[in-house]
Amino acid sequence: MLDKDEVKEAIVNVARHIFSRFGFRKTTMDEIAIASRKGKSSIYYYFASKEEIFQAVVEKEASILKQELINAHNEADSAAQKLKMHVLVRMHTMEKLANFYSAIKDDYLGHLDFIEKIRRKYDQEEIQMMENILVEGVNNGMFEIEDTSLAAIAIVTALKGMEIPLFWGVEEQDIERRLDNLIHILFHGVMKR
Amino acid sequence: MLDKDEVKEAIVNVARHIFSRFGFRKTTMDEIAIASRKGKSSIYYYFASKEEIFQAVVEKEASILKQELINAHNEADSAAQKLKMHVLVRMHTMEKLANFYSAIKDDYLGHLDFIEKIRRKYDQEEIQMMENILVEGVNNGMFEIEDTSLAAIAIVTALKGMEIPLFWGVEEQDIERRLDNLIHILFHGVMKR
DNA sequence: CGACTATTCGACGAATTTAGTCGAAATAAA
DNA sequence: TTTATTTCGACTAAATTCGTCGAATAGTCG
Repeated sequence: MLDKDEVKEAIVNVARHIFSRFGFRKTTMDEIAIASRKGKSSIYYYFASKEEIFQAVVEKEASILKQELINAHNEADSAAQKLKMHVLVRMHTMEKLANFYSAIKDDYLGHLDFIEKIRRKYDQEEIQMMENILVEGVNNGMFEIEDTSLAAIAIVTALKGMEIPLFWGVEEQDIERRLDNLIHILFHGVMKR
Repeated sequence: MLDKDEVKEAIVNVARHIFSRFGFRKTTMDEIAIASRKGKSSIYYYFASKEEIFQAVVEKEASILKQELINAHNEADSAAQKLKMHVLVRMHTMEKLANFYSAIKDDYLGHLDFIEKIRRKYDQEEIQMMENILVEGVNNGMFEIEDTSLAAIAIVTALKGMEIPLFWGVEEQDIERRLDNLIHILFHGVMKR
């Protein structure tokens, strides 16, 4: 007999993807059930309500993000390392953070302005982080950037592409190779020097 | 009195964003109405049904994409120009193509594998286009890339970030400046040479 | 002004969707 | 066999949603 917690975790993982895509409101129990290859009633055998599943998802997100951030922060020292680490951490965590965005974004499209402000604030924070890294690199003489502010915006914007599932359904090993290549281009560009 | 077609176009533009985000099924008329800052009945004054709005959206997408592609193709000659053009065109059109993806993706999460294959094929096509550009540039001695195949994947992946609304709600002029900066980094990287 | 048209919208209903329930079937354990 | 665990089809009550209708508002023209 399979461990009950393992089944629960599997359901949470499936639900995570759907919630992150459609938010809480637009995600239906039927969808979660079908994607989990179970009957809807079976889902209710493990979770009392939709809210309970969502809560489990959020909790899991939080713990994953926290751990990833701690690890990344420790392993970086130089600006180049930090930049690389930032890219890697973003890759592996931002996809999951999308849940929060769309979950909040859901309730009503009416306060779209209010929500946009929140999102913009988070974007702004990341751009600031990125600029700090770039400035540090420039001060070290490691980077050469005219306008660190614009460059930070450009890089963060590009990194957002990682949230989109071009990487999904690919071997873990391949992901690393692709990431290395991406970082190489970010560092050196494609023009002959 | 405002031109009826202009109001229709405004509604279509609003609907475009919502459809692209949630697909046909999960997009409600109330959402379109609220986002259009109109009563729901007013929407029905201009369109007979949800399907009719969606059809208008799809038609508009198609015409926009077609025109943008024609223009871009004509204006490019060197590989660098083509690369730049590819970025620009992608920026301004791919966001809109998202509609088709999610519209198809909607009907049932069941055939997710089938849909993923379609999407992967489109991604594959773009990666191929990108690699052709890169190879041309390498042959010219304009680019210096070890593995054009991996580089193509990396660049296309990064470009997908443009689909995400970091640019939304920004002045047109700012968009151009940000794009230029992004392209500059793509060409030259950030490392001191 | 007054008649007329164009436009907006609140309120409503019918049909659909959806969260959650229940009892029974299947599967495993004892 | 008996008992406990797990799955699920069928169902319902509540919520959502598409589309309608009639009235209100605003602009046009004689």
